[in-house]
Amino acid sequence: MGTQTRQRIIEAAVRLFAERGVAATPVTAVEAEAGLSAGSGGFYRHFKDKGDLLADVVTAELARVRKVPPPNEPASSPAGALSAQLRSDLDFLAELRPLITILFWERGKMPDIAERIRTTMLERGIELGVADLLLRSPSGPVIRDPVAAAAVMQSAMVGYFLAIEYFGAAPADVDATRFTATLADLLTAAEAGAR
Amino acid sequence: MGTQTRQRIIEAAVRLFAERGVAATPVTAVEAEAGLSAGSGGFYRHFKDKGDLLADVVTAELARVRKVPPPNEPASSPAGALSAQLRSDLDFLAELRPLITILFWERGKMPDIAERIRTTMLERGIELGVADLLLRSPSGPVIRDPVAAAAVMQSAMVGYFLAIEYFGAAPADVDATRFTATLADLLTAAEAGAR
DNA sequence: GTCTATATTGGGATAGAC
DNA sequence: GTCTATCCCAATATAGAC
Repeated sequence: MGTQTRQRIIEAAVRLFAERGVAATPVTAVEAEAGLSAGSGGFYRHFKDKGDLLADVVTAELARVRKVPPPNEPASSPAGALSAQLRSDLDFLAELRPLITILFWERGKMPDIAERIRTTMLERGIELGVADLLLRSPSGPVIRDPVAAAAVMQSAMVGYFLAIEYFGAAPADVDATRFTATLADLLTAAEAGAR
Repeated sequence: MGTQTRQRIIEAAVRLFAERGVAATPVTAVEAEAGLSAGSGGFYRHFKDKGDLLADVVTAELARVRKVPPPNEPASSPAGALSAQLRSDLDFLAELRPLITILFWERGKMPDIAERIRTTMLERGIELGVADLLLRSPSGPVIRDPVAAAAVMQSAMVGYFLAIEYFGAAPADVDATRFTATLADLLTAAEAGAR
């Protein structure tokens, strides 16, 4: 039962930090959630302090998320490719949910961790550049303002994700598949219209 | 200097609550920001407790925001009308900024206040219904899935606003006018494409 | 109406028994 | 490795002088 307790504490902390925020989670609550006696300093045999725990929580979550395999399905149509890409991005955002939530709770207090999350998203290919390429391809610029369109796309994705996260329901109860399909539609239909 | 101190405290609290969150703002900090001596209970001559202050902060901000006049410019083209509408919505979101920020800090703790903000937005006409109407008009359903398109629109607006608020910069440094124009473009170009 | 001083609570963290 | 007991500090809130 050596490092296992430490592991249990980390898992407990991920849940509590994401749900209530780091500041609002007393160490005693983490102890209780991890099966230790609340108020005993048992926690401090495994971590130097709460900040130490938070660092490990972030590292562990990033490691877990990186193991999630990318979809990499073959593209049929341009619209279909974009739609599939968006759907996959949304799933990946869901995997990042605990980290994103913690980041929003601790807003501004952890710029370094925000950067590590951004890097992880980059590795996965979730980026403005990807959309930009898709919107420009296959033959020259086909949309009026590709960069702005990519910004719209990214804003829509993040906005949709956060609406579900913070308000509990998707806007107008449009589910993820319908949402990404429509977003892809709008981006590629505009492409056709501008031709 | 009777009620003026009370007013100063409210204004100080709006700033601090929006910037650091309610929980992370000690009463002593509010006193200091309001020109009182930090740590003196001077605050408590004006408010029963911190919760009392928060209620007044919300009420005062809602009252202020309601006084902001709506633009109500005449519509030229469908795309122009939508673009103007979106631009105005974004400005209104900016007015709501302190309240929205406080709401995000206190996530889940103030569902009643979330509802009051939603109502205020409704009065102003910022709603899915508005977009839905615009997307259907003038002659029957011209877009594949108008409800989902409206959800995309709303998500993009909120996502753009929050990106600026939380990351300090717009996605790809696309400014508000360019963003809303492109979003309106995409929505109306798709309209044309589906015809 | 604002100050100094203080009672009180909750949470972070440590000491030392077992 | 986990417990009981305890120290410390920050923050809420009050009492009473001025």
